[in-house]
Amino acid sequence: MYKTSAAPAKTVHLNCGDCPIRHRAVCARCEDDELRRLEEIKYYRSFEAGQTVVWSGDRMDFVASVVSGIATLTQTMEDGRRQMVGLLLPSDFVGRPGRETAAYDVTATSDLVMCCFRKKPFEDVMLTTPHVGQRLLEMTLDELDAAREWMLLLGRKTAREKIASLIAIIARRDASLNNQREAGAVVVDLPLTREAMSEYLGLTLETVSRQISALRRDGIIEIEGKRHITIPDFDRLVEEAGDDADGGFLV
Amino acid sequence: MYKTSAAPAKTVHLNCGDCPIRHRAVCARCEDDELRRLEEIKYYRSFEAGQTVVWSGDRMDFVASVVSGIATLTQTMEDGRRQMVGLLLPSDFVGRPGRETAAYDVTATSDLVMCCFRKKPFEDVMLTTPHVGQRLLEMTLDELDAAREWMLLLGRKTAREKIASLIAIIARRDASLNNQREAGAVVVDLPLTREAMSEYLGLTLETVSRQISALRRDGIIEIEGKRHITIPDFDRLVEEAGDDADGGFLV
DNA sequence: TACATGGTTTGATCTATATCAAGGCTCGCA
DNA sequence: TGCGAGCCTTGATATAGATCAAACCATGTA
Repeated sequence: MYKTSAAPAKTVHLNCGDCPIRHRAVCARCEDDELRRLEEIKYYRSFEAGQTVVWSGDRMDFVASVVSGIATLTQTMEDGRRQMVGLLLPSDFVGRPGRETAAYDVTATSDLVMCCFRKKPFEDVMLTTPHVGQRLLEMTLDELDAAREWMLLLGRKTAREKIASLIAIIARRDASLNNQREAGAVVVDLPLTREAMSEYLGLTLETVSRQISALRRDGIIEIEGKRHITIPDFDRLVEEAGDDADGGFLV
Repeated sequence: MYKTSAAPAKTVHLNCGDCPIRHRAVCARCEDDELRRLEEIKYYRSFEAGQTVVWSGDRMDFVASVVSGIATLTQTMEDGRRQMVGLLLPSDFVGRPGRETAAYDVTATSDLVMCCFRKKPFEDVMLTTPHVGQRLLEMTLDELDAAREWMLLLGRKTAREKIASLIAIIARRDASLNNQREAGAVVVDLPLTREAMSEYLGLTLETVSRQISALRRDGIIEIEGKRHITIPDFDRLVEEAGDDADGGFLV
């Protein structure tokens, strides 16, 4: 049972031509007739910021791709400690063919629109159109790489490095979507609260706040309001992140 | 270039009937003629404990499955901090179709035999036999789940919980292979040095040692020598691990 | 206009784990 | 039989980040 009610589906991106599904997800290389089969089984759901899409352990009878907004996957321990294990930006994919129940809480962090496919028919499409499975394998391998990057961050980076890493990660994803820049500087709007950042990074929210302040004091970032960040020198930020230089370059 | 020399291939498991490949990896559901195609392109390599299989960034022109022994994937930061991001036990798979170079250091932690497939022909097999791709997708999704479990461990668990978790993880994998038990107690031989454990857990080796001693003092585990561990009450260990109860049960 | 709320910042203090340092055990080898 | 190399344990101390606590700020609302 879903513990949230689905908001009525908006009709944005109803044409798969605009839909991120086409760009990254399941039908990147599909022929038109394959696309048509996906068209037939897809539908949209939207959620308000803060709503839960599925609870861990609940039945999840669809797979989906994020159209707009942000969602997170998190794990919770019995005593309430929480760790984010997935951050879903537009074009990212959730759900596992062949699994009945959700393994993680899926939460809309902002207003969210997802393009869903009922699982059973989706699996049928996968069986008959190898492209879809191939694309899904590629995407899953990418996610696995990202998860391993994330493990390095969680296991070995300092709080300051963690924050710098997160800002760099979001800036890179953001840039590839929107390409917001101003006179060489990179501009990002953090799509996460301090608390969500702390769940991403395995820190407390106080530490997140302090380290953001520290990066600002040191001139690595500039902040307007709470969320709007300017990065005057992206390479400097990457240095602070402790990253092995070219771990996914910007621009 | 490989910085290690390959040991001459042993002829164990030359028949795919015995090979873990058949059990878990690429040909679980393959027809005989598909199996034959894999047979033709497979070869074995062995490594001594401590040898590096591939260095991160080096060319890697094969994918492989572990036949016997243990290998690890690790990431290293410029200043030498290391984080393990993959632990490969028999039947696990390494390598990414469609990628030229290794993303991580792959190291033999014990004497190791791998069943390798040259990448190009393997990719050809994948294109023509959907079973192989499907199986690989399943395995990759399993690995992604494991990585996310690991992220919770790295981000939120205490040192004691981390150690308990690792012992439980190894015991479960081990049990499914060997089923070593003595009068209800579970028996494991740790396949890792304290240092390797610390790289798995995001701790120092001193903390690993101290926490193992603490678990012994508290009667959660019994130790003979350095590596041989008896777990009198597995449920108690799982409690110490802070795991959400049934996260993959033993037996 | 006051006042409650949610997200955020900052300060003071505490503590789990890292760091530095020494010594122990085991095995192979001279 | 002694010695060195790896691996492991234990102790003393330092510190990064957690925890506890207070206050700030913007927004919505009574």
